[in-house]
Order: sequence, then structure tokens, then C-alpha cells
Amino acid sequence: MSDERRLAVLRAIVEDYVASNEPVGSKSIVDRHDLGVSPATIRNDMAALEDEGLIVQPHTSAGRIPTDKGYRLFVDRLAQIRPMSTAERKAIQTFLDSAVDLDNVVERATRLLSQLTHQTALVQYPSLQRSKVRLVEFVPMPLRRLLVVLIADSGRVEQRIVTCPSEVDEEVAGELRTEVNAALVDSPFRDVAAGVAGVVERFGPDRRELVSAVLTTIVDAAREQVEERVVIAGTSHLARYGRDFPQSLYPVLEALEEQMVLLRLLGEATATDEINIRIGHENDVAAMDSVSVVTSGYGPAGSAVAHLGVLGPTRMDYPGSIMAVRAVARYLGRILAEQ
Amino acid sequence: MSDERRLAVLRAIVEDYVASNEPVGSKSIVDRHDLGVSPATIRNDMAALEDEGLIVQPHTSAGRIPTDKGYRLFVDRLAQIRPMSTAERKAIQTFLDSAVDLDNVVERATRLLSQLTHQTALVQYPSLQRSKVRLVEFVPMPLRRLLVVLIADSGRVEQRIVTCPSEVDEEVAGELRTEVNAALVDSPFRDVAAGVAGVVERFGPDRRELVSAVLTTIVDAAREQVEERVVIAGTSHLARYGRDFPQSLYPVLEALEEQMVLLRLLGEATATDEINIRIGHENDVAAMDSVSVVTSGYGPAGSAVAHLGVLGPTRMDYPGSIMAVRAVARYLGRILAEQ
DNA sequence: AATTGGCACTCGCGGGGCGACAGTGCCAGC
DNA sequence: GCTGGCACTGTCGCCCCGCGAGTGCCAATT
Repeated sequence: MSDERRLAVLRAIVEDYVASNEPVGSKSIVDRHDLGVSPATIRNDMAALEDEGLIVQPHTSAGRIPTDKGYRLFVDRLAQIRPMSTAERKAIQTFLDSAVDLDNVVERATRLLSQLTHQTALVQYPSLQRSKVRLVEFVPMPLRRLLVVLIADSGRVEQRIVTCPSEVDEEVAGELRTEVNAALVDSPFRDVAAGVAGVVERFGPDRRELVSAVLTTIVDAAREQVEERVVIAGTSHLARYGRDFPQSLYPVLEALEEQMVLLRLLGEATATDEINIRIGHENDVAAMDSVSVVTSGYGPAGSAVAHLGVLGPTRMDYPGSIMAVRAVARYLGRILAEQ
Repeated sequence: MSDERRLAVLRAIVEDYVASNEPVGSKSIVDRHDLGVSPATIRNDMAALEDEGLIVQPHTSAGRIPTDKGYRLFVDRLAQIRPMSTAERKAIQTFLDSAVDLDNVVERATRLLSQLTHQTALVQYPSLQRSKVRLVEFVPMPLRRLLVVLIADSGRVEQRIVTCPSEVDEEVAGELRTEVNAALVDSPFRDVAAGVAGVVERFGPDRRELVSAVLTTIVDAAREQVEERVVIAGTSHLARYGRDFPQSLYPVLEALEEQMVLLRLLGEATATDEINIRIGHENDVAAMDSVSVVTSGYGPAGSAVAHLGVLGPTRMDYPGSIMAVRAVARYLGRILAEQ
């Protein structure tokens, strides 16, 4: 029994099932794929595949559908990723290039990814943790307020307003600007807390209360969970595949509203350009055991500062999703590098 | 035939149907409400209500359900809005007060509204168009770049990076700061274009190219459609009421991804504190003819700078939604006024 | 004139039976 | 190792039927 043909059968089952959403039988396989054997032979192969746990039949006398394990084998060894056409590349590039600022880039990327794959798209903001401080700016405002602006080399801007114990004039602001920037510029955000340690001592005793309030705000902002924000688009696509979700899609949509869940779905750091796929129960989030997630890291110059990906039913077009995720991740990285 | 009792019957039908999601019959009305008459009498009233187009029966031998027109009458004349308990008020206040910045306030308000009503919540960002410039700041950056930060009195911050024709030093930035702020501070964003008109002439000819590039960016940012952003939360609640949406909820979710649609749903300006309700087909968005929207304007000091609201099936708890929308709108306005 | 009990009627729904059908597993033969 | 043949099994759609909920109408009552 040819091992190679058995895998071809598995591939046929995955492809046909993804396309039709119906269990696929031995006869329809020989009709649609040129395997050069009879349905009976296919049946034997299918019995073997079922023994290995790669496919199941929903009930006797139905065709087979892939299991999570079957999809796993498919993406690992059988999926053929067609490269993107130059027209497609061009479309992506122009769409992303016309963004005005970082917010806009992220938003556009999310919508784009959703439209390319007809699935739900997730894009994480470039993380402050893994990027560096470009500049800290201080702007005195009326009513003893001070606006603090942190600018990251990813282009991300965080601002906070501090209410100060005493009036802040332009002179103090200038001093803060000099000292804080000397301490922080070009250091990664995760080192901000350590970086500001000595700064307060460079000010006179009458200013220390003010300065330490400001520094606290900076440290807080630097580790704000806000920075781990994930933008999401295309949830409507989940509703189209409504039937694919056993207990209705309510728990899925609910989980998608939890930032924590989204971050776990996008997963821990991987090298840029490396595609990560989690299929059905491979997701460690309970509500997500009937969806698959295709993710990739992205960032300037090959360093993954954040992740993005798509989410859909396990019965999804993996090659297409991989292609789209990879392409968008690359362009996004390139844009980040430019800024 | 007592007109008053007929309305009581309508109210009973709306309330019971909202609670049970099942057509309500004459017998169950006399069981649950003390109207002091027999089922037969109720039936006569129901026949009259049906003639008026306020209720329908899904099929013969089923109970009645309200029509859009029936809900309309209910909210206009029959709904009793229970005031919020002080405990509830307190909870809202503390939840919103612990927000760190405007983004955070808006996000929290949206989640809060969704949780209070168990429905999808929409909150529009305080519009720059209707608020005033508090400060414009210029920060020189490496590589001939200039960071421009616009701060609105709503607390909203917009930033843009301008690539300049020539290097920008601190001196030019200071000059820009002085001139631009003199021209713009305290003027409404919608007048920004007019406000910057004379500024370019105050600079020497060799700087004009730079200055006009910067001013263009400011004008653009001031009228960016980004400012009309709407934040959304609780779409999962729509999935729970899945059966309430005739053609499945796909078109609804799809429409919710369009900013334009959201803005139309939130509606045109109304006075603060005035609740606006659109029921089913009253929405001029086609996909939304099976949902209702309860909105209100909000803003500092009674001037509505933006809108917020909830969205759910026409079969929704209108009094509860009205109460929650009103409460959140008020607290949000108060917070905006403080900043 | 309004209300009421009585009654016939209608329709949706759930269950049971049935035949068509799809797809399988197995086996004997090549 | 592959194939055609064949019996088997479970699903699905269909029809039929009885039940029950809820109605509309009517004649009787207040």
C-alpha cells in the first residue's frame, strides 16, 4: 500500500472538504483528482487514515472529514503555498503605504488581512516592551498640569497628563526634557524603570516631589498593558461559517473581546517570517477549540516586535491564509523600518 | 372598549415578549398581569391592537408579538424608566474615574455600557470638529522630521510626523510653536483651516516651504475622518440572540465594521441628555432593519460633542437600555468637563 | 355596550414509519 | 496490490397523524 498515495488522499480530503464543507467520499475523490485508482482502493486508504486518527466519518455511511491531527499533517507536509502575484503585492503595498500614522497603518493592515483571507484578522500593536525610546517630550499646561509624550522608534506615541504638586514652567520642563532624554533615549522600554532610577537626584530637593510624580507616570506608561493592544476586524466572517461552530459562535465572539485571550492566541515570540499555526484543540484557550489561528511575528529589520494573524474555522484555507499573513507581516515590517 | 386597558395589554405583550422571547397569548397575560378581565376580553383587545398594526401573530394559533410600530408606542408612552440606584451610580463612577487617558475613558465606557445592558455598545470619540484647540506642540526629530502634536480640550491628542524640506532646529520649532498657538489656541477645530491662513507670511521666504508643509499637515489632521472614530464592544451579545435575526446576523456584523454605518446609527446631533431611539426599519441602514438603537449625545457642560448608544434586537429591554445610556452619557460628559 | 364562557377551527410541532441514497466494509478474483 | 461486486448501515426528506396552544366568533349575561 503506497504511503505516498495515502497522503495524496488526505490532501484531497482536506482540499475538497474546505471547498465544499461536506464530508467527502471515495467516489468524489476519484472524480475530482487524478489518482489513477478505483474508489475501492481509496476506501482502503481512507480506512488506514482513519486508523491513524487523521480523518473521521461523522456517521456511518457519510464521507470523511479531517481531524485536527489531519489538518496538522496537511499544513506540515502537504500544503503547497502559491507565491503571491505581483499584482497582489502591489495592491497590498499601495494600500498600506497610504496610511497617515501608526494607528492608521495598524488599522489598515487589519482590514486588509481580513479582506484577503475572508476571515477574522488580528494585529497586535508594535509592542513598547520590545522597541526603544526615541524621545520624551514635556509640555506645561494650565492648572498645574504637565503633558508627557513618549515616542517609540516604532512610531507609537503614548501621552499622559500629570497633575503636579506645583506650577510647572517652561524652565523646569526644559530641565526634565534634558535629563530624562539623556537617561532614556535609545534604551528599550523594558529598561525604562531602571533607566530613570538616578534621575530624581539630579534635581533640587524642592523639585523632587514633582519629578518623582512625573517619573512614576513615565514608568507606568511604559509598562501599560494598553501597549499590548490587539486590533481586530472581520468578525462578520465568523458568522458566515456559522454552522462550523458546534455550540454556536457566541463563546468565540466573547473570547475575542478579551485582550488577554487575543494575546495568547497570537502567541509567544517567534522569529519574524516564521508562520505559526494552531489548529482546533491545539489552542490552549477553551472557547477556541473549534477555530484555527495562523500567526506570524513582524517588525522592523527582522526583529519581531509584535504579532499578527488570522482566525477562522479549523476548516479553513490554510495555504491562502499563510500566504496572506506572511505577505502582510513583511510589508508591515518594512513600513515600520522606514519610519 | 377601554382604550387604557388596550394599552396595558400592549405593554404586557411587549414586556412578556422581551422577557420570554415567545409569542404571548391571551391566557398568559391574565395569568401574569392583574388586569381583572378574562382571556376573551384580552383577545378582543388584541384583535383591535392587531388592526392598528401594533402587534402581529407569526402564524395562526400562535400568540402575538409586537411590531416595530408597537415598540415605538411602547417607548413613547408606556415605558417606565426606573432611576438608577445609588450603588449603580457609584459603580459607574468609580469604573470610569480610574481611567488614565481619553482613549482609556472611551474604551472603558464602551465596555461598561455593553456590560450594563448585555448588548452591543457604541461610543463615538469626542469630535475634534466640535471641540477646541488647547495646544499645538512641535518636536524636532532626526532625519529632517518634525513631530506635530495637537491637543484638544476634550483631552484628545492627534500626532503627525512631517518630513521637512530642510533640517528643523529647536529655534524654528519654538517660532512655530509661538505663532501657531497664537493663531489657533481656543479656536474650534473646524476653524483651523481659516486660523492658519495668515501664519505663513510671518516667516521669512526661506522658511515658507517648511512652514506651509507643516500647516497643511495640521489642517489635514484637524479634519481627518479618524476623529470620527467609533469604538464598539459586546458584539458577542448579538450572537446570543442569534435567533432574533432573520437572515442570520452576518449582515449585521458586517455593517458594524463600517465606520460610516456606525456614525449614521449614532445619528445626527441632538441635545445632550436627549435619548434617541430608532426601532427596526426606522434605521435608514438596510442591514439594520431588525435591530434597535438607543443613543444619546454627550459632552462637557451639556454641549454634545459626540454620541454613544447601544444596539440590540428590536426585542430589547428599552427601559433598561435608556437608563444605562443616559447614565453613562452623563458621567462621560462630566469627566470630559473635568479635563 | 362591554364582558364572558363556550366552542369550533387552524396551524405548528413532535414523533413514527418509510423509501431513497450515499457511502462504507468486506471478499473473492485478477 | 488493485478492483468490481455486494450487502449493510445510517441520514435525510417525506408524509401522516395526533396533540396542544391559541384564536375568532357567537350567544348569553350584566
